[in-house]
Amino acid sequence: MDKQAARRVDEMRAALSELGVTVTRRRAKTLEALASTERHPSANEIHAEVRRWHPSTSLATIYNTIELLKEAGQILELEFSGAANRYDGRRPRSHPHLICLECEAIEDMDDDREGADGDSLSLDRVSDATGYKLVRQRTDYYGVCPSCQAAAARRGGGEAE
Amino acid sequence: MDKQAARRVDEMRAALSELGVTVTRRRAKTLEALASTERHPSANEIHAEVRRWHPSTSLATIYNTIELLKEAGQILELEFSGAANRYDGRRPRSHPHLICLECEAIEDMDDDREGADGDSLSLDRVSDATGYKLVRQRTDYYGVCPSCQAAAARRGGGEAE
DNA sequence: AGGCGGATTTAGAATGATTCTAATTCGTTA
DNA sequence: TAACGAATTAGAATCATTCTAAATCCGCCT
Repeated sequence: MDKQAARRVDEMRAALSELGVTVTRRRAKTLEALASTERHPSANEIHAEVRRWHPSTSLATIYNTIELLKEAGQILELEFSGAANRYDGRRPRSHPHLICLECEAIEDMDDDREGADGDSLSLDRVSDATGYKLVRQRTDYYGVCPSCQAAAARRGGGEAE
Repeated sequence: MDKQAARRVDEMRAALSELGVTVTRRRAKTLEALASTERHPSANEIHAEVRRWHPSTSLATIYNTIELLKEAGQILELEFSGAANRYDGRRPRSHPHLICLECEAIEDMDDDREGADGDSLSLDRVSDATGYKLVRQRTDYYGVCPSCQAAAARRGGGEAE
């Protein structure tokens, strides 16, 4: 676990303690799993990771911890209806993602790649314009990632249309 | 059905015919249900509406028609994991929505309320910046709508905190 | 009018992620 | 060590969506 991940784990721990829940060993491992990947894991993937250390851990515990993290505002949940939800524990504030429709990879998009889109300034602006009391936003771009494009080109060669 | 809805139904019909599928009476009613509401209905709600005319219609037919509309690029699907998906048949191009966390209302946001966000220009820009071949985007703002805020104020009166 | 064939539709089963439940285990404190 | 509340577990329940196999419809041809 690199230094940044460790810092994130500490933040999450603190936020959970703030809520009055104890950070058990299982929960700690869940936080680590979330903090040390860029891959936006599903509940199942987190479960698999935690099981490496605590093999008897049940999936319900993972969902339970995710729920607590949501209450603490320490995790971003990306909902999908046909597939499992995916989680971002590294950057809990709303920010845009790039989603590959072929390999299902999810990548964070740098905020600076397109103005201040995705941050709370814009949230305030929209709140003012609409009268909604907004708490978060979701911005995702769907398409085919460069690596899947390359794979397709390799397979398809140079077909016409 | 107002004139705008009728125009939308025609567009959808044309797009489906283009795909080579026949627009049966059930499907036509499904298109109408989609075109004549701002409410972003779920599959179930569309089903209920279609049933008023063809009471034996099964839910599978609704899902089937939705699938065809997706292939034709004539419908926007808003996915949720804990609740039913919601559909926008009036404006099939990606555009931002306002989602109330209390009453679950979904409102279209005017494109002009905040720059060109949500339109294909931005999609092109992001494609260029990231190397993804993007086909659509999702931008949603989550919060409490004005009417639920008012209801809460009425209930809560003037409580401190 | 009768019949054929492919598309459409149906009812119900299957799927799969998530949530719920009731019982067990764990950690802490007295 | 006993006891309490929190955490955890396994498995059942839920619910939207998809799948399946059988029935039905519809246009077309004769």
